[in-house]
Amino acid sequence: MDYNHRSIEQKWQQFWADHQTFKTSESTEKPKYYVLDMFPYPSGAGLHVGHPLGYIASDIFSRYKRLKGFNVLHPMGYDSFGLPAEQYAIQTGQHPAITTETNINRYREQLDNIGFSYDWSREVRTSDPGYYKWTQWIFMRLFEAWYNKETDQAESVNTLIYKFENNGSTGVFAVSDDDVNVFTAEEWKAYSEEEQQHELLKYRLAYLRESTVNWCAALGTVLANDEVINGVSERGGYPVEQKKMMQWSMRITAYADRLLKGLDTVDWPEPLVEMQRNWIGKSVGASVKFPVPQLDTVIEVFTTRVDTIFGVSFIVLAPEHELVADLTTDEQRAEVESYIDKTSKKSELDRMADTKTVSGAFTGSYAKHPLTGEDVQIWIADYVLAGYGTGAVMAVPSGDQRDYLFAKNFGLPVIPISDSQNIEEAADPNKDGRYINSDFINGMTYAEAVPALVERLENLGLGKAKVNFRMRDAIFGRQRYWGEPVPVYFKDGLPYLIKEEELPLLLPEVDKYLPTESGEPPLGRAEGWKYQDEYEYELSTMPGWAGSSWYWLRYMDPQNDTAFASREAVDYWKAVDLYIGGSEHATGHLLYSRFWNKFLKDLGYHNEEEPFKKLINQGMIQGRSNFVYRILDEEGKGTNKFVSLGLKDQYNTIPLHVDVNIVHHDVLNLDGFRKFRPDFSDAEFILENGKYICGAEVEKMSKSKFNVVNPDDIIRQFGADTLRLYEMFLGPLEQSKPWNTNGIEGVYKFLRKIWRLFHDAEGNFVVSDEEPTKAEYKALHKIIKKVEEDIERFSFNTSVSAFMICVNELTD
RNA sequence: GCGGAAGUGGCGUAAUUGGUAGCCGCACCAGACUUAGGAUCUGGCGCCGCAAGGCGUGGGGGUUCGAGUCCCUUCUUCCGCACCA
Repeated sequence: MDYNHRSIEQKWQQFWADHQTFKTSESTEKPKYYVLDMFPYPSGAGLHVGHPLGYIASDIFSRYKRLKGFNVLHPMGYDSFGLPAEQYAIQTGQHPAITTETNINRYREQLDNIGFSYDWSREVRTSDPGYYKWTQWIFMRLFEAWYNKETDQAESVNTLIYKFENNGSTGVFAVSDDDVNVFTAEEWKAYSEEEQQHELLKYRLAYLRESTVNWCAALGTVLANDEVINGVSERGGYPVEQKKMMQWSMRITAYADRLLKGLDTVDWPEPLVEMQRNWIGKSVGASVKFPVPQLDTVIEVFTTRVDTIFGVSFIVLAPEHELVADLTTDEQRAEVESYIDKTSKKSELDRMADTKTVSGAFTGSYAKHPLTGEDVQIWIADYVLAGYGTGAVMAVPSGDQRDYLFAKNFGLPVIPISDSQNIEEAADPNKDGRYINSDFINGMTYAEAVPALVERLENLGLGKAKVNFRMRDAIFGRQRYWGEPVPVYFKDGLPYLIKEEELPLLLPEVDKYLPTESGEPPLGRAEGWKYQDEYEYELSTMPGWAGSSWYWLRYMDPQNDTAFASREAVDYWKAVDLYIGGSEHATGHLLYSRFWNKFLKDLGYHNEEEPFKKLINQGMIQGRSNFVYRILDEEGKGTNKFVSLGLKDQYNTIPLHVDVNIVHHDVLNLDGFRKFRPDFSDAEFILENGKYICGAEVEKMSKSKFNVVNPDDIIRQFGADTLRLYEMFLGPLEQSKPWNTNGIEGVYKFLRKIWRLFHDAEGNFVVSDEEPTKAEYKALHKIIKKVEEDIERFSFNTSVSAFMICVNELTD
């Protein structure tokens, strides 16, 4: 008898299931602790050995916290709406719900094998109507809310309507579209229902507006910016074009400041915090208007250096700027159009590679400098981005290097504006000196000049202090089937919410999962799907991140049918104490979740400003591919011979991926190879030292590279405890590293050694009642201290090593 | 270009506070046992050198009694952002 991982693990997993060992309740005197994993999308490929890395760490921590006397909430669920299931449905006609169910069952089986201590009675699935009822409910709250800047929080639109009815639009400080109307209370009351609703839409946190979207014709859907990579869709790599469309959006920009401030209060990895800061991209400056008399309009620019305004020698617009066509004079038209044409053909990659080339075109028109009244040339250039700020900049060649190069290249004036500037060779952006050539700010310092200028501009009505954010509102609609229906119908072209008691608005059946012939989303195919048999429902569905933006709250009270979670549950569990997941969600899920969390707090549904107190990014586990080297003949054709790694340079060879599961310590199992590739069943091998040595390379873990290692296989051979221990032993949790099954024996041997410490030769459990020796006590307490310290600082790898040393000492 | 992380034996790594660099594991080498095995146990294992000894944490410089750790500089790799006005 020896260490039998199979019977041990089966026994205890059964015991946990029978006794509901990990079921959690709120009725306890113990302090609470909430440990959360980022729930997976149940893909058809199942789990590979990289997926559970973070789950193992969080499971260890959960068990540790329970032993420390905490009431630990440690749940798991599935982010089960998503494109792959829909793609599969399009290809096979299989309903995505069925595929999803199958995949979830497979995931569950694999997760169970690993022996996690989840409270499965709290499982959630975002595609479950009982769950998405509340996703829709939150959407309704967002639709019915506006952001009041005075109170710095979201409020019901009723408070806004009240203001409109009593004082009109004066005194309303809201985060909203810039083109809101100005009206009195009387005017408001005189508005038609349609006009009122139209105006309110400009304030709602979930709102409809025409936006330029990333339209992917091949997928028949709109993609978020973060789902488009180098001009093609992240999934599938299909081309993506810019298209104007009525779209649901989320006014996340209302929360920009609070999202930024909150980052100082959370215990998150610094790189992640930095990424969110960059994404939000706050810059403090001023907006300045340059009048264009001949068009009776103004060009608005945003600048962080309003102090340099007297150094402005020209204005640059993005080629896509809406005024470009009107500004272009007939003489310049050909040049401008050809430049726009050239820009639009440039791929993002080209623009990246081309940061040094200066290019642009003069529109032929002039704007008036707001303070000097002088004429300023208006140019277009692709270094100005349509999507940032106003899509226009005031160019100050003496203070900005890109403007400097542009001016030198096109022979435009460079005006020094400070007595401390050196602009012989390059622009000098320093703020240290005193201003020159700058009218009424001459002689002032930077600190004196900025308020003086802002005041002057405000008095002229040509500028104001402004904070600009890089972050834009999030587009919320998707032209897809497999997502939450938006609980909205249309009457006279305006959106209205369905009644709360009509939730959930169930996803209707359709004959096909493709867009309709007229280009409507798949929901347009649902027969007789009309609100009160009369009004069109919204046909787009919610994006993937909708369901995942509040799921940690649902775990607190997952079966509740009258609220997303009961007040008691929410007040008890509060926020997630430890959240473990990948850093790829830095600017998606983690930002949207913080947004929804703050919103629900504003409406008084809970008291937590931040949802995730502490966060850890586990590293990604890459694959380690193995290669065999096929010898080529003189014509470069593959032969039937394969040469071992060390001898391959003597031949002309081509590397072929070989299944890592038939390679052991880089030595190829020849019989295994013949079975793996029956087409090479009569292959010949040139060996070194009697072995065929494979080459190895680190790549993404994927089926096509034959480097996928399935946890089930490892567990069958070595057991879940070995797998868990080995994943932790592999290196620091946060670090990315390739999976390499070589070395797992060391961990397995260690577990066997422990087992043998407490079992006799027949396999009977034997412990003695003898008083332990001093040395034994010392080893015991040393390891208790060490393991505790290591777990507290998430240094699991050193913890495993320490345990091995301890056991070595005891067996010596 | 900007921001971040990281470079330590053949490999994964350790060194928690500036204090014996390389713990633990893999691989490898030698030995024991032997029903010859991809089992188990014992010992060795940074590099050069027979040794004494010397060198050694990407390179160069510095602070310090003392540097893998701190500072400057430089190179490389990975991640994030993309001309941010």
